Amino acid sequence: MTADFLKDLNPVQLQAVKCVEGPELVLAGAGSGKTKVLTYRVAYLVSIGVPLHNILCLTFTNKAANEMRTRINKMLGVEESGKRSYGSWIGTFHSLFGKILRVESKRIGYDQNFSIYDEDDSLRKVKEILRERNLSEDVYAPAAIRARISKLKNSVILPSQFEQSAKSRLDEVTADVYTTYEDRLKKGNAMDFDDLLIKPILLFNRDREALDKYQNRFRFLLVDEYQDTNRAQYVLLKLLAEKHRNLCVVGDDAQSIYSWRGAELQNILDFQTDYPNCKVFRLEQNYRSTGKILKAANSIIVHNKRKLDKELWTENLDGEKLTVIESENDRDEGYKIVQKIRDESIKDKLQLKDFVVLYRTNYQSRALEEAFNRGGIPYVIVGGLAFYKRKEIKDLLAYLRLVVNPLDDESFIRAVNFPPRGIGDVTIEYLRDFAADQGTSLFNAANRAGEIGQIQQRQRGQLRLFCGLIEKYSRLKDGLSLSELTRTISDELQVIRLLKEEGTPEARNRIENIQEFLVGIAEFQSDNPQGTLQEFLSEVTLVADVDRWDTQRNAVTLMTVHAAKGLEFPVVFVSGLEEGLFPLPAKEQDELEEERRLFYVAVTRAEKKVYLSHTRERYRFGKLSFQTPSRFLSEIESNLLDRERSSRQTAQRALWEATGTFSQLAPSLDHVDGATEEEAAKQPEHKEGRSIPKLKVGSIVHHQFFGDGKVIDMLGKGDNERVVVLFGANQKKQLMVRYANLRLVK
DNA sequence: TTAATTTGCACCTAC
DNA sequence: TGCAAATTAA
Repeated sequence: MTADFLKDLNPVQLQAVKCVEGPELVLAGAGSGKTKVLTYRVAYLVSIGVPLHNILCLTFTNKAANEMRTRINKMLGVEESGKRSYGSWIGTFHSLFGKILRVESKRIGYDQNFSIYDEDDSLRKVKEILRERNLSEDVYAPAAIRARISKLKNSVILPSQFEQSAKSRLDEVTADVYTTYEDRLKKGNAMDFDDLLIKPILLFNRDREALDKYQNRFRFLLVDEYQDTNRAQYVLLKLLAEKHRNLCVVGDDAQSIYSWRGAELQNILDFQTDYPNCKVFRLEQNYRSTGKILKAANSIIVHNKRKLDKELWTENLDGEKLTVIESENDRDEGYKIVQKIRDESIKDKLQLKDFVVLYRTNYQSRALEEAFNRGGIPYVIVGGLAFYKRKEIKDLLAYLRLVVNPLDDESFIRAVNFPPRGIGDVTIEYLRDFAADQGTSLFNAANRAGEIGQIQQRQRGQLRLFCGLIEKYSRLKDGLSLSELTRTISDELQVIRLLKEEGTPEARNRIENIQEFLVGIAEFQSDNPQGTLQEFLSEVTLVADVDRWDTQRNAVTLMTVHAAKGLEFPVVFVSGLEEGLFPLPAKEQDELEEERRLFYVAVTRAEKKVYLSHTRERYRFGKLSFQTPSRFLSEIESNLLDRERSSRQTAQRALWEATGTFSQLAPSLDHVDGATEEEAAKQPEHKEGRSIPKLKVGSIVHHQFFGDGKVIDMLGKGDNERVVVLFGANQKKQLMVRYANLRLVK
């Protein structure tokens, strides 16, 4: 193939792409074509004869990975036959090393079907251990201990090492809990997120042969967002790159915003000393933002001390000044943002998806959401409570996890009393004692409940039924497809019927979530015909909410600044720019500098226009508190700012208040919290929205997985519209029209 | 054992 | 304010 695609690179980008051998550091400012360099570099490597499977490309989110995979496939002219066929070499650290661990599990004493614990699961384990030791949760906050353990693991400090360096009583307790925690996870054939990074290190250190294999396989390493790597990721890269030394990292120290989960800014600051003969390229030309936005961003970041030298410039037009909006309170802030979006979308012919509203903390989304509902502007919230963390979904997942890995005690505890079977804390405690005594799992203990004297007859019966159920599903799992199995479980547990009986809005919401979950499984299956249950479970645990974000939908996006990293929008609103909120209270200089980088990230998302919003008063902890403008606002050169003062209540706003109260009574607005993308946009789709077929009872439709079927019933309306479709002889499915991607056949 | 009620705390982000 | 844990009643 020819490499004439290289002509759309600027000189520095071109050099960075064509530098093939040896370590390479690409310092890429915001909007300077970082992703472009990475994708073009992969394409270039392939064009000079490097086989794709010799390239490993690591990103921080699945979204970034998918985007790059698509772009690269396109450049290489690779057909996208089944999303994954050419994609095994690109992904997040966690997912790729998770896959390697599945293959190599035996070498580190794990079974191939290990469970992956999320933070909630780990936290439960930590609590369990503290309780066993009679340690007060008031003195030893479980969440703090869990965070410390996670930090230790991210820093590649093993329990034995930490034990020796323990200085305080808290250290001793942490060391003790850490040791037991590791032991429990191993016994339960489970790993937490951090294990997915630290276990490969242990494997490679211990097993030369394994390291050799992967060093040879991944002869070219590319890493995105290098400034956000932690110690474990750093060590992992060092090990893999040792032999061929072809490590190319791309990042921007000014955008390092994850120190709280162990990211070490030092990694990127030290790259040149770690790899002395490395080539360094600086991408300083910005293609995204207007001149004024860029000047403002630069004037913010100069206030930081700890950084590499770099100043972004652009050939783009100067553009408009940044507008500072002052509001009376958080409600007023929402109102003003909604008004601005209305005006601008008409005036500048912008679509709703061109706007994003950013905030520092998730709770701020509530007030904004209310404003969007009242204003009738479709919106999408990204983040918040991730889909797969919702109770009803985790409960169902617990069954699947237990079927795959019967040693998984956390999943046992979840599943055994869902729906309620009269198995409570007391019975669990008896099972725990027995299991500990026999050195076995809770599931095994439950199977032998007859041998445990303290357990009541009634509970024994229930446990027997439960174990029978799990065993039945284990037998069924090879005969049924993934979605059939899940549907069988959810049908037999009668979860939907039980929720229907509850009849509350929350219950209805849960039913919808469960239905969406079932559709999600069907989609996974059609994307991955060979995909196993265990692969589905890993994927589910490792997706972020941004990954599920549908960028095609024509709605305003609401998200945290963290979630917005790597994204761009024509118009950006940064809300809540007040002391104590953005920046959040910082104890140390480093923390304040990270808040400033976060603000820098927020501003540099914008292409054309930035609004910076702050309020005089805001509800915090349920009561009104006085707010002062963020120091960051005064750090921006004042000739770049326009200020819009808070004005007294206008007639227009009074009308808004009145209609707002009124429309709150309307049934379509009766949901309050926990809203995310699937329930958020209450308005009909605008012109650009995904085309949704007009269905009626009797229509023949095609589903990519289930095939052709006949619509026999329709429920709900708007975004909640669902259809019951009869596929084949008697396979009835209820699908959400918005997600099922049905094609109207007749 | 569970459901109902009160209390207590958080508003720090996410693979 | 809004949720989760703790406490009490049934």
